Amino acid sequence: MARRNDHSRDEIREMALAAAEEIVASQGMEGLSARRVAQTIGYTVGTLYHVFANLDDLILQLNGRTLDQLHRHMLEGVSPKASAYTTLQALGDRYLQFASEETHRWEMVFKHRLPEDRKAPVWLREKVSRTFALVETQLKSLAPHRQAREITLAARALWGGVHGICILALTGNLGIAGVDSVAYLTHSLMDNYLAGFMASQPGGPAPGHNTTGETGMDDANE
Amino acid sequence: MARRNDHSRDEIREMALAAAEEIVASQGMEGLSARRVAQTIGYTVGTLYHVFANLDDLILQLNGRTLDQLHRHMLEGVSPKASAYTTLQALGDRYLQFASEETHRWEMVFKHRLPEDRKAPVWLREKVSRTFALVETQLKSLAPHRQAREITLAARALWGGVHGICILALTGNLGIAGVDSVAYLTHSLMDNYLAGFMASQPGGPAPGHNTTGETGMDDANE
DNA sequence: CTTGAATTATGAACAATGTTCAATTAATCT
DNA sequence: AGATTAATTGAACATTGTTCATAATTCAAG
Repeated sequence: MARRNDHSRDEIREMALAAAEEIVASQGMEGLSARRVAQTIGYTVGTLYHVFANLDDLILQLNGRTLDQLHRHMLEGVSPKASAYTTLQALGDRYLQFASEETHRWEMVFKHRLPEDRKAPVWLREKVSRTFALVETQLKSLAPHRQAREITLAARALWGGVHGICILALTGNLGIAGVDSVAYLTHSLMDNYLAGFMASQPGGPAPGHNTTGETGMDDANE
Repeated sequence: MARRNDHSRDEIREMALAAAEEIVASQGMEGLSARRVAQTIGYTVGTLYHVFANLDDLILQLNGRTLDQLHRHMLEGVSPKASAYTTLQALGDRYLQFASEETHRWEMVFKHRLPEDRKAPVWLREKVSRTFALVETQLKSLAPHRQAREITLAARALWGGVHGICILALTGNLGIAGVDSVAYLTHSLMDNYLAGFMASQPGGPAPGHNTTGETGMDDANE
């Protein structure tokens, strides 16, 4: 059978992504398989590979969607009326909330790796840095006299920290259960970090950094 | 062929773990397969399953080894002569160093998930909390008047933070490359956090927490 | 309305995965 | 030596991602 014309290519694409989204959300990325997605949308594997290059491609698209939702969700925590400090805390809370409510999909964003050589596409990285940008903006209005580079690095340190607490809590490696306790940890981290950040002298030494993000930390010494 | 008696069960176990260690170190956990390990040590899959319950079992053992090495590596950063503050920074540096040198194996510790219901064995969790304990000890001597619970939580917040920066840097999601820049971020996090931690009033509100670590954050609302 | 070309869906095929287990072989015991 | 016990094998099964010749269907032209 062919040319059913039940759905356009874009429609099939959309259906597949929606199906995969649902599968990952309920069973984690281990439950995701090409045949399962195909069967869910009423097509066969072949069709799926007609619309996506491969499973990695599909997963990248899915992660893009997740990052979009995360970004929207965090944007709702930004109010022009609130202080930068309050907003930063709200951003942390919303990140944690998303991670704990959409655990499986959020997890996949940071767990998925492409095969060795291939690197994540630019549009995906930009969706990640968009989130950092939210934090940067607030940090900037919190400490206007800091250099741009300091703000950038501070945002990464702070957000990496919140992310780490979420990851460890999620995997049960924090030895702590319950969103409340985890929220306390992120609050503690942000409170103390921001206190130190605002108290310390601006203009401290910051190493040169490249933003290409090509090699990660692979250039480690030996 | 059978009963070759070339190696005892324990020897085979050791050989398999060493082989798997090498495979993961060089190719990441995606390159790990039962047949490859078996072939490397000169046996067949069947023998492997006679010695390990399954691949997850083998991986858990491997992760245990990695955590042991990590712990040893961090212990070398603890000197009774150094101040608590210096020691904490050294611990952070050594964690980052291990993560960047033994990236694949370190990554597997936090990436591997058992199938849904099964939870990580206690002995593994203890190897993780041992690492937290190192930080706790230093934090305690840094802020002697803090309650034990506060120290525990602060250690987790701080260490989760360092871990998060490492993870994001590793996966290229920080938009920053090079160990030096990452080291700057962890320093920044620790400096500012500790400054805030030591300046703030002791005895602040801390929520009740359970240390069973059963459910992670799965009890999220909805 | 028929015919031919273009397109699209199929599902069989392939290699590799984790896992099981009857059969085989070698060491040990009686 | 013969029997028992234990270790090792490798074929088998289900499932995975991926490919591609084939079949089915639509569309356009005659």
